[in-house]
Amino acid sequence: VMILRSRFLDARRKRRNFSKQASEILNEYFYSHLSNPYPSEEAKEELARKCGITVSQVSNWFGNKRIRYKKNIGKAQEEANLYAAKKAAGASPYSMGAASGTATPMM
Amino acid sequence: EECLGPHHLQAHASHSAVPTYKWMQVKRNVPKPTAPKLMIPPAEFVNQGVLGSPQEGLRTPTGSQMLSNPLLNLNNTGRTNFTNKQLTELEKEFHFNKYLTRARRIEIASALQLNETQVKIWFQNRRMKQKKRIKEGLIAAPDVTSPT
DNA sequence: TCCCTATGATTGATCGGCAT
DNA sequence: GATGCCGATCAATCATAGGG
Repeated sequence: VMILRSRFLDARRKRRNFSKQASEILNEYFYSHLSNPYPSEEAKEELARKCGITVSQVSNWFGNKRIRYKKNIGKAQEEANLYAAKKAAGASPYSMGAASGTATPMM
Repeated sequence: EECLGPHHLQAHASHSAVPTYKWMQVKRNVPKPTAPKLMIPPAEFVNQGVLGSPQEGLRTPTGSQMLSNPLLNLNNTGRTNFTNKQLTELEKEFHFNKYLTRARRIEIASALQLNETQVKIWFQNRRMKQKKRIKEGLIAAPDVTSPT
């Protein structure tokens, strides 16, 4: 009881979900770079600014996203197609080509 | 960046879309699944004295099951669950020295019943954590005795 | 309110690269 | 050639937020 993990120093307990808009920006980047979803330090800073979060949070987000995507490619693919469609439809209220120019997904 | 490096996008393109890229197949050599069911030899073998017995308060995360190795407190995945005692001592040492000498590392490892590698890795991770915190301005103490 | 899934953060350990 | 450190990442887990 007394030794119960020093759970009183974990920032995890005060977690807050990112805004819907921030998640949208991150997902758009992720799926538009699905061949290599590893943003550079500069790209992370750019995303952090646009999302209003810290670079570390961006790193955490991508780390979690990559692992969870792998753990369930089936479901993740649906989301991938969703974003692919959005992109094709030009429905991108957020994402702007500022991070790495016109980010080229693949060859 | 971009897609120039060794990122052979050897996509498996199945039906609709969303191919499988290299990063999706990356597998890491995760530690041993379960601890090597080791017997419990001489009981009182766990006490070098310097820092007391490390396995005092087991940090059982989900309060799952116990350990099987008297020296390594591993969980099912093979990842070591450091005890609060061990973490406390490591933090104390870190506060004193950010880097360990071979000799000191051996002392710590022995006293806390950890491998030299585990102690080494802990310090490396701890230094990175420190750097990250400073970067985010959550702490101060750059402490570089050499002003402008 | 209870239950279950989604998700951000933490952390022991691994990977590639570089220095000694 | 071996060993330590760094920076990034992985992988499992924790603890809470959110939806039904």
